[in-house]
Amino acid sequence: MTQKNSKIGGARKRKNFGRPTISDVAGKVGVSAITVSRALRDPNKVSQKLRTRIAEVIEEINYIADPNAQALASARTRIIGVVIPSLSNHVFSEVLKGIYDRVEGTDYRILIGNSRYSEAEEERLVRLFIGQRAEALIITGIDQTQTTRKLLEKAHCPVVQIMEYTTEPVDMLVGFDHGLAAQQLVQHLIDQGFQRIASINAYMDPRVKRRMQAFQNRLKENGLYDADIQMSTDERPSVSEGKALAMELLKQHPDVDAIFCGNDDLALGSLAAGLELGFDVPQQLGIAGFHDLEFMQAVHPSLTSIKTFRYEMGAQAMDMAIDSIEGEPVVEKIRNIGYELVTRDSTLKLK
Amino acid sequence: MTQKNSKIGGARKRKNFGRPTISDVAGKVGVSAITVSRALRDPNKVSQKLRTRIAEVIEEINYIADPNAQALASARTRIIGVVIPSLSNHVFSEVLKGIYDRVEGTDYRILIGNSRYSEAEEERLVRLFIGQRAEALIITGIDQTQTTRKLLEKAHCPVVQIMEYTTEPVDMLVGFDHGLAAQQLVQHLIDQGFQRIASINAYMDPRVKRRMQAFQNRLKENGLYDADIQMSTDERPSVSEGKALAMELLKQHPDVDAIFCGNDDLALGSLAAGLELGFDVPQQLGIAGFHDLEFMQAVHPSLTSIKTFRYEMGAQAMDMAIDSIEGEPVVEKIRNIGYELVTRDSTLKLK
DNA sequence: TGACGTCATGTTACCGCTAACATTATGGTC
DNA sequence: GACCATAATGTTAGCGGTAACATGACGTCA
Repeated sequence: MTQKNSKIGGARKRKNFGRPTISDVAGKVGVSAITVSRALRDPNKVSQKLRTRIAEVIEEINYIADPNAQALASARTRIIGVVIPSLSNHVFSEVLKGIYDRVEGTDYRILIGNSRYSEAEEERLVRLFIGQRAEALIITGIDQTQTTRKLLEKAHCPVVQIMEYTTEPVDMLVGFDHGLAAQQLVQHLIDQGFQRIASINAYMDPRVKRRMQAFQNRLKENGLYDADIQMSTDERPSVSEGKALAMELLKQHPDVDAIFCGNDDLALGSLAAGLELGFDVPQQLGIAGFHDLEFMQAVHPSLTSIKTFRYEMGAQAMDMAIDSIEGEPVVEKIRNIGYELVTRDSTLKLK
Repeated sequence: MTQKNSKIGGARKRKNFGRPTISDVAGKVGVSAITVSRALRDPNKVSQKLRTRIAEVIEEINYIADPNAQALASARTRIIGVVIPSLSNHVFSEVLKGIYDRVEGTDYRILIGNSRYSEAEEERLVRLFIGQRAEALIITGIDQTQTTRKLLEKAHCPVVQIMEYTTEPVDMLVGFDHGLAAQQLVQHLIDQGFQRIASINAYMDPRVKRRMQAFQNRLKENGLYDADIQMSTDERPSVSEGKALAMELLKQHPDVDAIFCGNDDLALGSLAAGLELGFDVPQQLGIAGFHDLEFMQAVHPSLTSIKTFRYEMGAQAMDMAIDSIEGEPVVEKIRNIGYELVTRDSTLKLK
């Protein structure tokens, strides 16, 4: 019996709130601590008989390993750090859901960091997670600062960037090309005969910026670009914000015949504004959003959007991270997960 | 110089990836490790001169303390466990936002557990977090299993239940009375002259159940209850689900003149259904939701709801947890944070 | 039958940090 | 100037695990 704990030695008491330790299990079974440790982590190195007995005792005294001690001794923290720019944006809730679903059943722990769209905060979080010895990092986007990127490169752990596409990620990536998606949507609007195509945006994160850049380029190529009908604010995008912007836009420019919204919330707001002002959607006013949140198909009229695979990106990122940590080969380290144009009533003017 | 690390001793190599440890700092400054430790945790126990020097060296060699080692040595994990039933429901995203906002600037770490509305999973998560030596637990609702409740009571750490109200929480609580809120909403509908009041629900968590119970009781008291027009499914609530249910309801019972929806998503779907079927909202059909998500005010017509304080509940729960951990007195351990009836176009039939 | 590989288990040291006790300056008091 | 409180720093011994090496029992095969 190793008996480091209990009140033997009495001299210095240290807080061990009576929680059973691995030595308690070992003592009760009559083996050494390491055998219990092996039975838990590497069962086939321990005889069947002992394994059973150890399992019984663990159950009996309700032993649970201390992750901190494990981390310290094995240099494996089993922490995976996740950096996202927003907790309230539905898009990221779904990413998180994918992440958490895939972590279930493993003994990894997720630490979330909310950068609130701040590069400085993002950098701080990356430092923090690296300091906490995270075994992998999942981070949103590809627009980290130079310093952050260096930190990530030197982190000696798998890094998965998500939500965007590039051929040169820090390490691994699962995302899609926002510019391409936006282009395809604009083309659809043009094909449907819309001519005065406006845009509405609130605070533009790097992904929205890429979409808008592509949107404007495509309009210019078609001689349809008019800077006067591109509206935006620095507020966070929301339905109310979308409604307010659309109201203003439509009052000042009643000839606008379509609005490309930076995201779906803005699109829903624009729809409300259009209806309130008596526009016929889509005959007089086309409306499109981005991401295809669940409500887009259900509202009346239903709203056109680009469907993106948020859940999948989270889930795949987690798979890649875990595989990579565990030395499994990661088949595609750079994944373009694509998107899908979903045309609905709000832009289907022809027929 | 204590020098336990480095390749002195050479015999057994153990992984220390060259990360600076507290001894490295101590060695460089010429003091013992404990002094550095004090300088970091209890600065006024160390002379000004040393403090400065230590800070310099830490900066210079980029030392970051290992939280695992700290946790092990001090028996303080600085982990706060949070159990919520859903990651995709906007209501809980906002709770999380409150939680994360308040944890910023402290060195606590959040571990999230998603119970997916399963009591068994909830129990598992509570066990897990207790096993991980969480210093406080925040848990949604008051309907834990007997076992879970016992676990929480014996957890020897602050426990904050959120989202609901009771005078007998496990420990602390911040929430509101769902029944009362529902009653007030029904009364409003009655006051507005609605007579055939239906309800629509998808999967009902304990909080929705309480609301519906109160809703039905109030209808009965007024002789307005009709079981035939109470619809529900076991699907997750969503806008589409709300629309589908409302479509069915309104087709089968065209005389329904108001719908109380289990939440706002269902309300938005009901609105879409009503509009699609040509109902005048609110003159022919009143619609109300619950929680007052941001879009409720912006859609057309705007939707009546009960405003709840999700962010605040998260933030206050975190404050209570941290204060409690740190031995600060928690002023109100049981907080009724209230709610607010927000009447809008969708139910304002009179004038 | 003895050298040797293999399987099952044990011993020892140490992961990086901090609690508790110990010791050594520092300074004020009468 | 001896005495003592207090501040500043150090020594020691773990926290609860696991890596690395060590050992013993057993079967195998020349």
